[in-house]
Amino acid sequence: MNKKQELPWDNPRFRTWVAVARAEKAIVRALGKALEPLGLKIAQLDMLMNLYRHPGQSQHDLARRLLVGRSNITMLLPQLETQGLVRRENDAKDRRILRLYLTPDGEERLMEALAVYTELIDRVMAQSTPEQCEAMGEQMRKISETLAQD
Amino acid sequence: MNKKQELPWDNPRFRTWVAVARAEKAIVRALGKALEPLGLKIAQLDMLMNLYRHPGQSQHDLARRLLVGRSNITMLLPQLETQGLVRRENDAKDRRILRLYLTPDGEERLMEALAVYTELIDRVMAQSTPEQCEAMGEQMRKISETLAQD
DNA sequence: TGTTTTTTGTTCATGCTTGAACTAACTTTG
DNA sequence: CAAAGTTAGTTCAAGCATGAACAAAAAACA
Repeated sequence: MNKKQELPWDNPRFRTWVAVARAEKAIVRALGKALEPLGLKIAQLDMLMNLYRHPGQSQHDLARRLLVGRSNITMLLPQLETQGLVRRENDAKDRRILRLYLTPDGEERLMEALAVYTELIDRVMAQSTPEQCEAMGEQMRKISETLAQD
Repeated sequence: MNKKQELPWDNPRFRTWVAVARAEKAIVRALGKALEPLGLKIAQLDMLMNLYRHPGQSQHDLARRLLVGRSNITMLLPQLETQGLVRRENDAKDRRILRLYLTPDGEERLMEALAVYTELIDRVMAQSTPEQCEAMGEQMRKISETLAQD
């Protein structure tokens, strides 16, 4: 056993993680700024994206997919509803469930935002080849899997 | 020009970004839980790490290194000070500046936390070879550089 | 020297996220 | 059918991060 443990800044994996965290933070910042003119926050865009792919899902499902608490959905939905981007509909069978749908306006706004989003991502990742990107994505998914077993 | 723009879920770079964001979130969650027994939050640990590597730096410098606002430092420092982990000292030349130092207790707690931290990072990245890790870190640093030019 | 300008740290109001407690509605089980 | 348990969504208080406005100190400049 070492008297002085190995310090993390000498650990390649740790240094990689620091780089990941910093890049993620930078992208989130840049994306937030880029979405401002569209009147959307990142969390709102995440919701719109999910509703586009899974129309009619419940708030509970949405929360699970976004990895946030259910109360978060409750707090954020009214913002999208008053902007007329999302519609809530009672389920016929189960009166507890509210099913969520994108309105035509919501879909339109989503497409505008996605153009901004992908432009940014393409730009910041332009230095990596598609193969490098793919490899990176694969490693990241492995990490998520490792942590999925709480 | 396409009638319907390319949707991001078909874009390899975008899918990679989603994987990065999800993995980052998962790690942050896991790390938060892992640090709980030590009585430290992630933001606090980040501060301790920075103070270990740059003793005597000002709050302004610390904020810049951590990529947070100066007010954030002001709000979080008292928690570390009352725990006796950090010491604030007036600068002799410039009376505006408060220089920050780790106390012996702070250093000890930092080492405990780093053990937990590196154990977690090593575990979740165990599936990737050192070469893959290094390549990923390099790509991430390029992204940060790209965005550093605000 | 005296007057701006800049810099450091703090305060404050705002917004986001969380988790616990709660209500209403559905399901299971006896 | 009734009681107990589970699930969906809401409310609320707390913690954290942010940016704007501010006070004090230092630097720049005339």
